[in-house]
Amino acid sequence: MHKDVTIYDLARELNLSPATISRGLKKSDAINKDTVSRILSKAEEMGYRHNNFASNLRNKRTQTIGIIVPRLNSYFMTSVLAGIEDVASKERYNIIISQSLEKKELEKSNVNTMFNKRVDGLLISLAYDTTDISHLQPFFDKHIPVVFFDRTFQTEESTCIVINNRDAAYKAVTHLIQQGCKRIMHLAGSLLRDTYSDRLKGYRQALEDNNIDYDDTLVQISKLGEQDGIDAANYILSLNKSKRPDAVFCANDMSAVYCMTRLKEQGIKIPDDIAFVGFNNDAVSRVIEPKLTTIDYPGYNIGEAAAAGLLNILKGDVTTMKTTRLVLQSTLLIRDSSKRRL
Amino acid sequence: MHKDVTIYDLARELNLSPATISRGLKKSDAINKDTVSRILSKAEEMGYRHNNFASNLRNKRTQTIGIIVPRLNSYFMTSVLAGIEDVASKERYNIIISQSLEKKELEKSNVNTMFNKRVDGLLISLAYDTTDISHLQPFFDKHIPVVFFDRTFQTEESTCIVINNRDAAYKAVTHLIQQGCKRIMHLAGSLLRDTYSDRLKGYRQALEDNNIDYDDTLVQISKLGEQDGIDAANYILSLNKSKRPDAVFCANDMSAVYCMTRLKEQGIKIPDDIAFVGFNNDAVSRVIEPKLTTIDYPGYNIGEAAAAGLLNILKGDVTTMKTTRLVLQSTLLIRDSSKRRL
DNA sequence: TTTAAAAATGCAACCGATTGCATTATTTTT
DNA sequence: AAAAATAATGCAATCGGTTGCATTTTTAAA
Repeated sequence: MHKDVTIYDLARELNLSPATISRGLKKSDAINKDTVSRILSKAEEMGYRHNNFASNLRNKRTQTIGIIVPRLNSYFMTSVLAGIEDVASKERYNIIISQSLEKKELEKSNVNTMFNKRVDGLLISLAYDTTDISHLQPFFDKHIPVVFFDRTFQTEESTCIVINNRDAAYKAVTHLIQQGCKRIMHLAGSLLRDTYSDRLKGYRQALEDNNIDYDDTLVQISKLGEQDGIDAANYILSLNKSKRPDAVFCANDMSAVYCMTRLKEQGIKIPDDIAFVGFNNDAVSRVIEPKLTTIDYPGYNIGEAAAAGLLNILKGDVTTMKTTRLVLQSTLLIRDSSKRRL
Repeated sequence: MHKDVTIYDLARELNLSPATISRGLKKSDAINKDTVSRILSKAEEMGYRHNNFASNLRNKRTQTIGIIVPRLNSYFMTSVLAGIEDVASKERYNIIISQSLEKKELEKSNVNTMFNKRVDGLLISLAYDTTDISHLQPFFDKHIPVVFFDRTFQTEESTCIVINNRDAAYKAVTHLIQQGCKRIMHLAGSLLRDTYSDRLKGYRQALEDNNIDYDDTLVQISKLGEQDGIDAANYILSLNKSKRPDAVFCANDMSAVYCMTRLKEQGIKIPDDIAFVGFNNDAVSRVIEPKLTTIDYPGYNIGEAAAAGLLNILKGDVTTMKTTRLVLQSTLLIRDSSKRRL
């Protein structure tokens, strides 16, 4: 390996001090413009590259923000990342990403890694089964800002960026009711996550406002995976016909789609026998037949807002430092899976 | 912000030298076992954390490998990442990830960032339109190892991890022929990528081996996105019935699925009028109706192999340093979209 | 021409962990 | 008990960029 070119090498070549080189490379206006350009072109010529370690060591800042998400494999998450990346890179921040794969333990270890890498701030969407945020305590102790998005946790210490899960669910269920549905099932996610418990609340509220009794045999809590969708379908099929739901509101698209597929195999007509509404507007929602009515979730905006919130705190905007909960709007996309021929 | 605890603080507290602390923290056996445990417990007590910058600065190594991929939003990529992560973390390497979003320019800038962050090695799957690898020259110049996976580029300097794209395509097309198909269309990706040009080769070989003439009006090159699938369907519909293909082999699942959907809307029966085979085994392939026959691509293994290859080089295993091309096997998953009732 | 003010550059001490070599403490051998 | 061998620890330089303050150079004002 060739040895790297340092500011000392540049200094020697140009008969300047390392201090001047350092300032020149950053175009400090304490340095003569002419000198600056001489420095820059020499740096180019010699193949100088900035050494982040030395600089981080000195500055005690890394210009890096950490991101921890449950999984990267959804359109939603990719959009969020794009939003974060855009905002962060404009401010010359780098990002490092890790996945918890929905596992609390892995999340903990990722949080630790981020801490040791000394990210300047952390953006996190919690794993499915995370019950507390004690693993984030080191961040809080050192006043390293943490911003939660999507899957949040109520805390005094941090900003949260979420969508109006409750309203969205309310709209979805109200829509089903308007289509004439009376027995609406709900496939819910872990109620540990506000994301899901809020959707359940919206569901219940919509029922109540339409004078439909809440029936807890119609609410199934699961991980909302492929198999969970199939299980839900089997459960429905196991019910006496008079007890069967005439609509299902699912807390994500994946479970909705697999549930539909199974039901269709068994001869159930959608939406006529059972109408469906999902959540997320994943690619699969446009592939299933009939196309799935779902909630479009503004991933990109969430990413932007989360990153912007974090950067504000980093820039010392202390006023936003206190607990903030930013709620973005989402919209109901009505497709064929819920359109009853009334 | 509280100041961080350093080895100097520990040294003072324990009446030892920083050198001893440093060695003790790494459980060097030059240090008395007793002393080691005193150091470790004191470190724990005082909330010491290792400062990577100082250590990287000194060692000129980051224990970090960079990963650049086109997109993270597929099951395939997520599996690859999981494979990489497993192997890397066993060897105490950290990873940083970035997406090129299929854009050459973004890829370049990501490569640069990785270079400046001084990753010890790079794993990369090229963007759709990357035509050369001059942007990797800095890595080659400094002898920082680069391993390509999936979307590779023929080069003397690096290892490649791929699947047998040609064989896989050959198997897929042969399967269609066995189902009685005679006019098989191929939706191909950019031929700049071996991944796709090899699939085309396999397609042609299978035709040739079965005495079917190659017809270039049946090969469409695109970005294989949603719209491209729809466009392909429209193209098929625009053909005179006698000229229409009776099967389509798509280089990915997404385009296959959208193509099928459009055709179905227009009353084409699948697989009877037109059979379909995709590539990747994405979630959508199991959701579309009929379920899509596709190639299952061992993402996790590719990730493992890529990471292992890179780490070997980093460990100075010079024998693997020379060009290596590791080809993993993939399998054809036969589902309903290609099953003709013969 | 002096003097004051402004601009440009340099000095040197950091930041915190690492490591070759030297030194001191402890055991073992003779 | 002295000498030799081994174990344990310390010294001090190093990695490369940053920055408060001092110094030098240039420009403007008196």
